Amino acid sequence: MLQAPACCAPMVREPLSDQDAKSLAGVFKALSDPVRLRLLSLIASFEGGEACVCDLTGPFDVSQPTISHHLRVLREAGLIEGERRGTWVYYWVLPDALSRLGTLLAT
Amino acid sequence: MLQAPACCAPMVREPLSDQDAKSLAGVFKALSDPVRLRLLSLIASFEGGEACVCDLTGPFDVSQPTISHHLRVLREAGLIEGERRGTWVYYWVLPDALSRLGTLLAT
DNA sequence: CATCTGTATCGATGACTGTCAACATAGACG
DNA sequence: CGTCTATGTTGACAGTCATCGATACAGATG
Repeated sequence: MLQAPACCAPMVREPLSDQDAKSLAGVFKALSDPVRLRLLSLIASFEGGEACVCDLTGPFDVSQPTISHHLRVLREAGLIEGERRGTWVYYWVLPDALSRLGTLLAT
Repeated sequence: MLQAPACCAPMVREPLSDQDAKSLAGVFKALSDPVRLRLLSLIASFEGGEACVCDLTGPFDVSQPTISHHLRVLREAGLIEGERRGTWVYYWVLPDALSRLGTLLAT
């Protein structure tokens, strides 16, 4: 369920299409939770730009399944990607997704 | 219930504080609905940068109370402002709020 | 004042979401 | 194979949200 590109031009320039609004809203919904925002920020701030789940469960007051759930939401929104390497699963941020949002919000 | 500034530095640089994450999540939640995104975009695209509610109810398939509700959410998130002028109520986008978000998402 | 139009609020309802405990799966290592 | 650790999935539950119809409020106009 990868989110659409949520395209290009600043949304204050011309009215968003219905489809763009819908896919964009999906991405913003993924960003609308404090835990997910901190996860995203934490992953991006890690050295090498990636972190394993074991690094991500400690800083939060929620259970490991909840972290796993939030990581899945971020992944399905196209904001992060992850893969298993041996014992651990690593996640990293997809910078293009963030910068596209930045462009869209630009005034 | 004006949202906090949701400050300054790109969130991929250093981990968000718990408080910043919470207030930021509130703003993104306001953006996480297709109708609200289109409202925001529509208001900003209007000539003069403002629109009265009567301009905003037509383009949507939802009732007038629902539009009113969404406008309130956007206003409480600090994304738009509005005032009554005689018969009609006009709303406009607060550009700083959007550009701050843009900065925060920058990579 | 009476009425009409534009906008906001209220109360209800169905859908969605964040969270957890319990369980399942995957790889490592003996 | 058996077991241990790391991570994901499932099912349930409480809280939140988008939406509507009904109603209230505000200003204009007769």
